[in-house]
Amino acid sequence: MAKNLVIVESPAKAKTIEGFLGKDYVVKSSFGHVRDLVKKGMGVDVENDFAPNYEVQEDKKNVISELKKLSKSAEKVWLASDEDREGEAISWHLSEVLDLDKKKTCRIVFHEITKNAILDAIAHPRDIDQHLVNAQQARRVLDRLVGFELSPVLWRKIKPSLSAGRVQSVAVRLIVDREREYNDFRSVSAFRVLAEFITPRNQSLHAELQNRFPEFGDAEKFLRACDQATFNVENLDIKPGKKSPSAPFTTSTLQQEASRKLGFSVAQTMSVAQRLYESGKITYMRTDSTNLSDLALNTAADTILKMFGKAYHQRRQFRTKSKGAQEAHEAIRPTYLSNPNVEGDAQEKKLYDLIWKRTMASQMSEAQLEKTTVTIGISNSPEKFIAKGEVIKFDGFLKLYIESADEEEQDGAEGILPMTIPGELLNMDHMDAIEKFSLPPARYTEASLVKKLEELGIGRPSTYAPTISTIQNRGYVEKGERDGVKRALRLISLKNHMVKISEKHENTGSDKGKLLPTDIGMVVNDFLIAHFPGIVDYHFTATVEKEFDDIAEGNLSWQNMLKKFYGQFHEQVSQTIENSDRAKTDRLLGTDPNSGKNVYAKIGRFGPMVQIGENTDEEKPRFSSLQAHQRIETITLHDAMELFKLPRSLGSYQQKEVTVSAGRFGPYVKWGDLFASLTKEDNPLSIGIDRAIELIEIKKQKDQDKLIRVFDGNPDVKILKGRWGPYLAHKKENFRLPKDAVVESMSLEDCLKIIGSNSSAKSKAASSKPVAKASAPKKKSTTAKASKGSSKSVKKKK
DNA sequence: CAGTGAGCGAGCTTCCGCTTGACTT
Repeated sequence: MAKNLVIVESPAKAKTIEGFLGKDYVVKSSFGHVRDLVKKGMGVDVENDFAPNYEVQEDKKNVISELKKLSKSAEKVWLASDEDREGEAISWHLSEVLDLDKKKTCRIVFHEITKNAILDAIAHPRDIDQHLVNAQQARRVLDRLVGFELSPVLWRKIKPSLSAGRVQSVAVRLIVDREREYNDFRSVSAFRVLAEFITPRNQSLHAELQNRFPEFGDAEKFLRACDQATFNVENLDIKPGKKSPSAPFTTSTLQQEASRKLGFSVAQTMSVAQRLYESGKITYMRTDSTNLSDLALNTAADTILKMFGKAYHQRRQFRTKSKGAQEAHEAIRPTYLSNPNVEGDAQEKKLYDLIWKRTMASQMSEAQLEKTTVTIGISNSPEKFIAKGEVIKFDGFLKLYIESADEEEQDGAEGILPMTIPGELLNMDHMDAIEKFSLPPARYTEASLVKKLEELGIGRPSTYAPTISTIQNRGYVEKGERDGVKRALRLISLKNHMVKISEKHENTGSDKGKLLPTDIGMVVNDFLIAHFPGIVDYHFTATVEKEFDDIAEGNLSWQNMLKKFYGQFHEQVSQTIENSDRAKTDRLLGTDPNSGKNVYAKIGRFGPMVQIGENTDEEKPRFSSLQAHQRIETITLHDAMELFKLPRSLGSYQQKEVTVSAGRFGPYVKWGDLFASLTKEDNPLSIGIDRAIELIEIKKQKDQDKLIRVFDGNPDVKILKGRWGPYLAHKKENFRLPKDAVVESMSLEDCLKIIGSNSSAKSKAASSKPVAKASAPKKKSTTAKASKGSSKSVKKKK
């Protein structure tokens, strides 16, 4: 039996460390937190100094029983969870749950996983820092109080199953606020003038006029005047410049760059990084630190020297800028910096390449630049043309890595300029004035939202990706799917003494992949702002973090901190439940020109819809649901009236009528009893019969492909092909087939037997509560399934 | 999968952070 038990948070880390320590040590993982507030109910005794009611999480029971066994027989237990608030709490919970003897328990920490660091940590053990633990308890309890008191208010005043929390509600607010800025934005246009000049040495020089003309007429007048003008080099300015590399990756910056450069979603980046971490290729991927270990700095230096030479190396240590960073880990970097690439699938290779280059570049020298600006004067006008060039004198880190920016506004300087001499004349080859529209504020992408959250100190490396899923799963936010529309640009060109006016087109307003608030997202957001402004304030987290720090330093008791917060918060909750009306979602759009009745946009039982007439009218109001991209806040009366043109009859196909309509799951065509969904590209208001028939035929084929077997005796029993292989369908219920079933040889009786023994109506009657399924181990109760599914993705709307 | 347009009833929903697998109708 091992003398020493070391407990860390992650199994991959445990494996590595075990290699460093001798056979006297066994290293195990706790798999993160092992104990949490009880799942059911508040789990906090508010009356009794906020006493938390903890329980071992269901999925950690096995872990705990193994650790218990090992710790009882070990001479010494080393708690080696991360050195931050959450890590300290994990150690404390472990010591409580495992009932560790204080005398044989040590708390150790290390920031890098190297043999020296581990041995050093073991040589300097300490006790658990109770202040830090208390800061975590305050954090945990506060989040529970906020989440579990606020959400029920939403159930009562808006609709059931909604949620609110310190992090998610602010994330939604950011997106709602930005969407409104976007909608309020009024684009203006101005004409930018671009010209190509020819130098006396017959080289071409591209330049842009410093000013832009808001008016078409002024632009045209200017071009006509330029036809008569001469141009000269008024000034030539050459300045040295430099560029420095960015810091190595943290979780947030990795997510941003992988999104920009590789097109990865935030969740995708994390899962690929996890695989690289587990196979030992990179360091831990959930970190807010930009630090590199000495070992890493040294190997980087060696590798750069070998690959590029001494001039390219510059040792650097970066300071972390992000708010509330806890720095329990290193930056994300390759484990072995001498490996420029690794084995793995395409995604792993690409992400590794990005991490390797970024890390290496961070240890390389600055790039030296030469920036050139040529000012060109016009004989008959005070306006100036400017040509900008940039030459790289020494590439430095740029040899490896260029960080990309969010907005690709490339007005910047580029390339080398031809030689010019101050005072000399230039020939104008041609000149264009192009209309340019100002851009609305950019909507958030997954990655830019993460960036913003990090700036505000909201959320942690381990929660960025889950937060983005949560706000989408709750239906507060959706990803845009629409291509933009074409917009005409006016263009005036001058060449060979001729002025020509023409039109160009650009694409604008695409929301593909952008985060857009839904109607319910906006309603919930406005409700929270109206009644709980403090909680959804952008700086709420930063403020409470300061107090958590005070607790961690022992200057504030965690119960007092909560008392102060909760008194006021709870009062607001009671007030709101008591006094506020249900959130109103109705918006009056105008009157229906046909009936003279009011037209409303509102959230109905099945989502956003428009309605003609009042609910109280004797004649039932007419309803129609909004299209996916339409919003209550912005839909016009005209667009609403268009929706009432559904259902539309398109004619008939094979003697059956074809109609198009919009249902709960989007627009569809109906033909007999067949329903076929429209694709994103189809518009139900304009779709024609030919396209409808195409969709019907596709759907017919699909249904046929799905059907594997039917039985003569009973048309209700079908074997269908699903995502996970064949399954049995009977009326509205589905059943899984036994593992060893051979579909071809099954009889109707076999199928009926499965249906009979698994039918939900029957099992429900037999046991209203999920009783232990001792009789049939294969059988899964529907309740067990539902709870499993909901923990992963809550998509159920029934 | 399903294609609709509500108010007598019974219990449920929900938070944030720390970690990996399990295994889907």
